[in-house]
Order: sequence, then structure tokens, then C-alpha cells
Amino acid sequence: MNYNALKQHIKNNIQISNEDLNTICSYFKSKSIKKKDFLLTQGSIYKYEGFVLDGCFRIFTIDKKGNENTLYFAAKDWWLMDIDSFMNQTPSNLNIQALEDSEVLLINRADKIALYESLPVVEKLFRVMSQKALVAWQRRLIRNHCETAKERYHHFSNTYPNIALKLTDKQIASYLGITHEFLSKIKKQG
Amino acid sequence: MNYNALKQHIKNNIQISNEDLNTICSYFKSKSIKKKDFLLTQGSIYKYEGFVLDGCFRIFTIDKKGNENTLYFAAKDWWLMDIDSFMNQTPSNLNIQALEDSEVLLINRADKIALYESLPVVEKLFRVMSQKALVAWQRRLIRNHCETAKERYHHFSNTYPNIALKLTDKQIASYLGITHEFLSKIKKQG
DNA sequence: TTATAGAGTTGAACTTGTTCAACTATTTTC
DNA sequence: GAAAATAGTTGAACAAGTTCAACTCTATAA
Repeated sequence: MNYNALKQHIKNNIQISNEDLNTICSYFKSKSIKKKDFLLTQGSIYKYEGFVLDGCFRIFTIDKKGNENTLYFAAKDWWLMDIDSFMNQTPSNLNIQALEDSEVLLINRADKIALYESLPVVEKLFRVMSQKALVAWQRRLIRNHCETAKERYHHFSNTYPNIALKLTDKQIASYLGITHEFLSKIKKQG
Repeated sequence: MNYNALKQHIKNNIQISNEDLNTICSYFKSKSIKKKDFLLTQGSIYKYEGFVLDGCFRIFTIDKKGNENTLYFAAKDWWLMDIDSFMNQTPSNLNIQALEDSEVLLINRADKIALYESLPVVEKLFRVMSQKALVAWQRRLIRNHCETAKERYHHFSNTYPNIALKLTDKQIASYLGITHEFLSKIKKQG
């Protein structure tokens, strides 16, 4: 099994020995997920955390009005998690769906907890990753407040051009928080 | 000095020995901040992380158009941080201002790093807190996408009634991402 | 290969929220 | 306690984004 992508990703976040890297990787098992299949559906309890080796996922919720709301897209080197459901063992509010045939590395809850306890560096890894993610979420909320839909659309397709190519306009619209009809009008006027 | 609030806050997040609690607290020094004074201003580098003992703060950015954008309010038992500036030693995008005479516990960057290194439980503490915060930010973004300004206003004032009381409508509007004129109209119609 | 479902487009009417300006409280400061 | 600054209100005109409906254009499964 090829853990290089995961190892490199971890090394980009923290300093870590090869021995610890190998220990961490030994807990992950790879899994293939077919296009349109779900790793998690709303209402169930999340049992795994995943690292994307290849492919692309969409993480979204469906609100009371029936609208799909995309939290984020996860391509190569991104994590798949529902922190809330995983931490508290409560039913998830999220759906995680493969947008194309994909390959992930999964770790189950018990193993993750064991890893946290046996290797303090894993706490650091997820502390650092969570803090980086927090900053990104704060920036995204600010952008939602002070930029128009058009500006947000261009920011997204400039920042993630490779991901944007894999997505339908409907999916992009649900990420930006606008209707797909309006996105269509935005694209028309440039 | 009274570290009880900080100790209790930490115990609410993780399991920890009294000895470790005392070690952590020993790094924090208390400071009074007068109403309207800043703990951090945009452009400077953030040197401290703070825990609010008493009072209330507003954390906001000013964008190119000159609009104030409030990330969050921090009352008793909340943290004051600019993760980005603190982690990377880059100039901050944030302003942290006291809304009333306040009391905080501060830890400087070198001490925080020393704490992370000497006490693994501190990594866990901030990992857990960051993950909880992440969930909250995700939910807030979703609410921004699928709720109207009126719904968001009521959600805010119901969730944080004690904080809402200390705020001007202008400050609440900048948190909700709307103009204060529009908030005034929302309040009129109930 | 054709039926069919889903994705994208367009227009008209509508709703939500903004802008600007003038005005009225309410605090703050000296 | 008066003057000045700041906070909140209101209205009218406007801009941004939604809704619904009708249509076209792909993919794709039987």
C-alpha cells in the first residue's frame, strides 16, 4: 500500500520521525469508493476519518427547506471528517459523497483514539491542522460577508482551478451559497 | 491571582491532573484592559494569546472598502487569539478591542511554544478546542447561507443573550454581515 | 439508440438587503 | 452641564439575489 501522500502531508504540517510516521500509517486502511457512493450520510454516526489519495468528494448538509449546502470539496491530500459526529458519537449532519471513483485511507474511531493516546505527536498534528482549517473558515465567512457572489465565484475558481473543473455549476453554487440559476447569470456576464 | 476560571475551562475540555493545571496557569499573567483599548491592531504581529476573565471583546477586521467585519465577540471564558499571526509571525488582519473594562490572562508566544513542548496535554487541549471551534464556524457559515438576516439576528440574540446586551446594534450588524440600517428595520418589524 | 434524467440557460416578477441622506436619541468628553 | 461625537431610525431609490417556469443541452442507462 502506498502511504507516501499521507506521509508527505503529515511532514508538511509537523516535524516527525520516520518511525512515528510508519506507526501512524499502519492504522490506515485503503478503500475504493465508486462515483456517487457515500462514505457518510446524514443521520448516521461517523465511524471513520479519511484521507483522500485520489478522486474528489463533496461534503454537504441538507437543511429543513431541502436545500443542499456544500461545506467543502475534498480532493487529493484533503481530509474527510465530521468532527462533531466523530468526537461525540452523535448522528451526523453531513453527507460525504464521491464525485468520481476515489481512493481513501481510513482510520476507525477506536484506532484514532488509541493513536492520540500512544503518540502525542498525533495530537500536535491535528492541533496544527485544525488551527489552519479554522483560519480558512474564518476567512471564508468574511468573504461571504464582504464580497458579492461574483467575486466569491472568481475567488473559488482561481484558488481551486483543478477542483472547479470536476464540479457541476450546481455543486459550485451550493458551495458559494447561491442558486445555480444565479451562478449561470454570473458566468454569462463574465 | 485567580486562575479558577481558566482551570475550570480547561477541565471542561480535557482530563488533566491538578499538577499540570498549575503548570499551565503559571505561564499566564493577568492584565487589565480599559474599555475601547486594543489588545491587537491590524498590521501588528500578535505576541500573546489571551483568556477572558471578565469583560467583553470584539474581534474584527477592516476590509479594503473600509467596512468593519466582526469575526466574533469574546466574553468571560472565551479565548482571544489570532491563530494565523501567532503561528506564522505574520502581521495580523485582526483587531481585538475591549468593549468594556476587562481582565484577561495572557501567555506570550515563547511560553506557549514551551508549554506545547513540555506538556503534551496542552496539545490535546488546543486540539480539542480548535476542533470544537471548527464545528461552530462551519455551522455559522451554513446559517449564513440558508437563513435570512432576521433569522440570524434572532439566533444570535437567543444564543448569546448576555453578550447581545453589551453590544450596540452596529456591532451586532457587523457580526451578522448586514448594515446597521437594515438591522434597525428588522428590529422594528419584530 | 433512444428515452430519460440531470445540468445549464434565460426571462419576468419578486424579495432581501444596500445606499444615501436627513433626522432623532443617547453617550461621552471637556 | 453644554458641546460634540456616536448610535439608532426612517424613507426612497436602487442593487443583488431568488423563484418559478419554460426551454435546451448533455450524459447515461436500458
